[in-house]
Amino acid sequence: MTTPLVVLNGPTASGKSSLAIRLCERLGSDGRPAEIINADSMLVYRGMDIGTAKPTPEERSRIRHHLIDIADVSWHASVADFQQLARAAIADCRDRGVTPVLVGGSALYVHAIVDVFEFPGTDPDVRAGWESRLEQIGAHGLHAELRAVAPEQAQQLEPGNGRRIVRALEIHELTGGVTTQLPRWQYHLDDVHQFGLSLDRVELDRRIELRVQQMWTDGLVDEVRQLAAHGLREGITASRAIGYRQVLAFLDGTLSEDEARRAVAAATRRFSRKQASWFRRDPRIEWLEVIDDHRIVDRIVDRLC
RNA sequence: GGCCAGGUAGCUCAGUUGGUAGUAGCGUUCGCCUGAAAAGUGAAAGGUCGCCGGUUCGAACCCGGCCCUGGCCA
Repeated sequence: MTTPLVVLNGPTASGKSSLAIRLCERLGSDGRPAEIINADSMLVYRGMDIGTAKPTPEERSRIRHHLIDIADVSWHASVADFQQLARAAIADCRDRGVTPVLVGGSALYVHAIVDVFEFPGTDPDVRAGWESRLEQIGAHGLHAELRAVAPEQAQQLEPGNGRRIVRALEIHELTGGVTTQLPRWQYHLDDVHQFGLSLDRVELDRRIELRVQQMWTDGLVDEVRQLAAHGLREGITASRAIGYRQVLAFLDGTLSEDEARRAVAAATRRFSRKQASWFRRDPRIEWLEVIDDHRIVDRIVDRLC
């Protein structure tokens, strides 16, 4: 008798985290509350607290959270690693009769965890080779090279998209094959129930603005300064996180503090649009309008029974 | 009140010896993307060129008047 897997998605600042905690408290059985599996790419990094709006220690003492604070900022997170870790955490919950609640805004991560989704492998040297090639000849040149060995693959990728072209060439060199297309919606895990939080854009933008200001008063700049002393700049993923990238630019003198703050808000807004466009492609998500958290929790609990 | 600069896309601006505007940047919208995904990438929409009149075959551009903004002088 396995427990259901509840998935809770939605854009930043939609209130996923706090709602998830209430939900876990309601979903408990035999005195064991449900547990949260993080599906946000940046929450894995230790020390990145303010800028990621990480659940507080108090919240984390109420409900157990998996996959938060598991890595140093210098670690290069990747979807494939995350898929394994998250699936293991879900299995662990289920073995103990606990309901796992997968919460996050990284749609690709969720997709990779929940669905049939296989990665062809990677090799740092091969990758590095193509990356330096990219620097030499540029994305369009590299696209032409891809076209020569794998025309159908090249057609799928925009010629300016250097990053994806590098990856395609890496896979081709390693396997002789090509990247498969993004898989269809086909569950790899059992008994999955997906929910999404939806929110009026004007309201979402307002929340984002408030959240960014709050981050500043909470000391985001100091947080970034400290992390910079511990290798944040070398963390290829972590240094690109919204909030951190812009504050680093401020610390380097590229932006004024005010410019940095506004850039963070703008980037967050853009990001929320992107999240929405990812999630709305998934037809299995049941959307719940954010009006009253209690009602949403009730609704989800109803659905599971 | 006088002088100067300026009023062109939501914002910042480019523009042509006059031929009904720009591959512009940012923003917006919509896509694409399997080991960086809070990343990377593509496309589209959007303008009575401050207002009124004049010159001209033709005015965003030249002329006159008016309105508005900023600066300097009084």
